[in-house]
Parts: sequence; C-alpha cells; structure tokens
Amino acid sequence: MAQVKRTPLADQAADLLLERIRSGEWALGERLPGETTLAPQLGVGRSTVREAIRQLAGRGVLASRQGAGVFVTALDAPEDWDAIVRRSDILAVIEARIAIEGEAAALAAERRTPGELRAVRRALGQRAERRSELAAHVDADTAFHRSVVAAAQNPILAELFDGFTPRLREAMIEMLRNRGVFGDDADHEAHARLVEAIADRDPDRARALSRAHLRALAETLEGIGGR
Amino acid sequence: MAQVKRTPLADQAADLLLERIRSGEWALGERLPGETTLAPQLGVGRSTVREAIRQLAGRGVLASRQGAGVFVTALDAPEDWDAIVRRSDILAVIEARIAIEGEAAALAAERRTPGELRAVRRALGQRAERRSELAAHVDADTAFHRSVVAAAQNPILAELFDGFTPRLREAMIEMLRNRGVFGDDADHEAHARLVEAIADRDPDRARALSRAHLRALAETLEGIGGR
DNA sequence: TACCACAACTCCTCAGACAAGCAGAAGAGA
DNA sequence: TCTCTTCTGCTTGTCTGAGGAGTTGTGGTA
Repeated sequence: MAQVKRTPLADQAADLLLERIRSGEWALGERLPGETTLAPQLGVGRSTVREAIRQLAGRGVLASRQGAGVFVTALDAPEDWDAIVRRSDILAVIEARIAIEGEAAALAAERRTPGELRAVRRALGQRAERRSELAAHVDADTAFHRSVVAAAQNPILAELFDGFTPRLREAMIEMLRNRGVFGDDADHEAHARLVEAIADRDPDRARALSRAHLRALAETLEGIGGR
Repeated sequence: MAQVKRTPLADQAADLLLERIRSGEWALGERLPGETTLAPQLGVGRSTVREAIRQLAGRGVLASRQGAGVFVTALDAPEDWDAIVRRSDILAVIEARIAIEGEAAALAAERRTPGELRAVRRALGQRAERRSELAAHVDADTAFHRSVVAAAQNPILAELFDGFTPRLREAMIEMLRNRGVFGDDADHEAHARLVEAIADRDPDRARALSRAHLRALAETLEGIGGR
C-alpha cells in the first residue's frame, strides 16, 4: 500500500519549474514570467511561488533581480545527489560507502590522535542510549561513521562522505520503519570492534571490519528489497 | 570607494543562519527555533525568514517538516571541489582515488561486460600513442581510469570519481611539467596488468593492482613535493 | 499499564498592501 | 533628427494578518 506522500506546495512548484527549465522552455540567461503570472499558472499563491524560486536560487539554478525579474543561471543543479541517490540501487550506495569508509577506517587507525579517538568513543557511547526513536537511531549511527571518517584526517574523503550520506537519512529511516528494529546489538558490537582496531593502530583490521560491517548491512537490506 | 551593495534581506538572513549553523550553534539533526522566534531575532519579517530557510533547504543544509520544525541536515554544502582540492594535500587526493578506484576495480572485475572490457582495452591502447603532449598524456590517463570506474557499473562511484577528478587535470599537468616525463613504461605496464586482472574476473588482484599503482604515483609525487 | 483525546505548538499557504528598483516609452531641448 | 531627461508601468522585496494542516507531548480514562 503506497503511503500518501504529502509534499509542500512550494516543493512541488519548485519541481515543476525545474522540470520546465530542464525541458528548455527558458534558455540559459533568459527571464522567467513574473511571479504574478506564474502563481495562477501553477495554481498557488505568490508567496509559494517565491519560496519555490528561492529554493531553486539556493541550488544555483535561478537568480532574481529586484525590478528586473528572475533569470535562469544554470540548466542543471551540479551533482544533484538527491536525484542520483534516489534512482540508484541501495546496493550501489553501500558499495560506495564501503569504498570510502573502508579506506577511511584504515587511515584513521594509522593517524588518529587521542582527541579523535575520544570523539569516536563518544559517538559509540551516544549510539547505545536511545534505540526507540528511529530517526535518532539513524542519526547516531551516521554520527559514529562520520567520526571515523573524520579521524582519517583526509578532507577529500570527508567531503565525499558528507556529500551523499545525508541524503540517505530518509531512505534509512523508511527502511527501518518497514523492517522494524534492526541488528541493534550486532551493529553495536561491530562498531565496538572497529573502535578497538583503530585504538590499536591496526589499519588492515580496521579496514576489514568496516567493510564487513557495511557488507552485512547490504545483505540485510537486500533481503527486504531496497528498490 | 566601496560601491553600495544592496543585498536582499532574505539573502542576508540566509547567510547569517548558515554562519550560525557552521559555528555549531545547532548540531546536525537538531531543531532550529521557530520562525516566529527567529524573525524578531534577525530583525526581519516572518516571510523573509521563510525564504531564507527555503534557500538553505535548496542547498541541502536545512529541511523543514510541517508541525515539527526546521532541522539541520548538513553542516555545510560547499560542493566546491575546486577550493577543496586546491587546499588539500595531493596525498589526500590520491588516498581518495585509492578508495574509489580500488573498489571500482574489484567491482569491474566482477561485473564487466564484454563491451566494457573492450572500452577499457581501447582506453589502454590510446594511452600509449602520444607521449609528447603533456595534456594529452594526462587526459588519456584519466580516460583509462574512468573506463575502469565505468565498468564497475555503480553510478555513485562514477559520480564520486567525476566529481573531483576533473579538478586534478591542471595540477597533474603542472606537476608533470616540473618533473619531466614520468614513468611512461612503468605506468603502462601497471595499467596493462590491471586490465588483465579485470579480464580474468579476479576482483582481489584488480583491487590490489589498482591500489599499488596509485600508491606508487603518490610516492613519486611526494618525492618532488606536492604542496 | 495501555490507550485515546486534546491542546499547544509547529510549519504551510494565501491575500493584500506598500516600498524599492529596473527598463523602456514619452517628451523636451539642441 | 538626435540626445538627454523624465516618467510610467512592471518587477521583485518585505511585512502583516489570518486560517489550515501536521506533530508532539500531556493528561485523563479504562
């Protein structure tokens, strides 16, 4: 049964506009119809149109100049992770995480400072607290993985991780909701072992543990069908 | 004489909010104060605050849920690879490539179609042709690595690779110019062995070869000082 | 203890009003 | 006829007030 999906009108309006922009209705640098024209055309109020435009402006697609109008500044949002992640197999996403996090875990084991190790341990501890709230659970899990990546002291890896991981939040929560509680203890156990390897400065073990952990996640999710 | 700079209040408000988010005033996943609280705090009207929030939402920094509040979904959304790559150590960049390409090589060995194998071989062949032009040399090298990533059949990995690799072009050319010709034959040899592993459907060997190849590159570059 | 109704919050949307700014048309002067 | 100035209409920017819709925690009830 498909759950009803309530999307704010402003978001829908933004999607519609982006679609029309991509379709080439307005060329690069061209001016869009005025807000007062667009509003009845889309069947929404002017403020809603303005919010949709602002949203696209934030993504660099549109730019508005007072008194002049709204102009197209880009035909496509650069690296739209939302769209890419949405149409990708969940397995592909986890494979990417394996690539990034496996390497990051190994580097973290080599280079972690005492402070970073403390941060990782703190993230591990916070994770165990509340396992009722789904969203909190996912956030805590993400925070732990993020702390490991941070300990690798590699800004590129951190950027890659931050780039698309936040987009997984909704999908993960959704998946947990459909499946119920998932490997709480097993997960925490795996995390704890990973922390040990990092503390022991054992890169190979850290890499292997990180990979195994994510691989297990992939297999779990595959069993319940991840799109 | 500084030209007067008229910036819309909504843009200013968005900047202020982003600054406060970056400063850590609200942690990742945390809830922001309500619009009605934020508006007088920033000295603007409610709709202006809403537009500022929408703008940041478009950039993926914030997400609002009706009835619940506005939440921080990312601490930063730079997607400005130029700046990141520029201030990063060349070693960090290669470590990221090791992470992505190592995994991609393994996946390519598992899943490559005959067509993809042909594409990789073609890229290998084109590489050998002209070793005089520096730019052409770098482009051919990149094209070969790209063909391997493509054979992994993982859109996320491909996107990650495409995201920051193009930014390396200038740096690589520069580096080659300072150093003179670099390991032509050794490089080609390494590439050829990698192709063999992929052709043989040997993931572990492919991964190891890819890693070793990039590791060697890192060591070569380190010797001449990569910023 | 478990469940349910409710109330207080939140964001969402609309409408109307006025200010600020831009661009082209209309007009005055040479 | 050309050039410069002025003006007018249209655009976006901002604020306010109102009501709708959704969420969340509280308190009462069985």
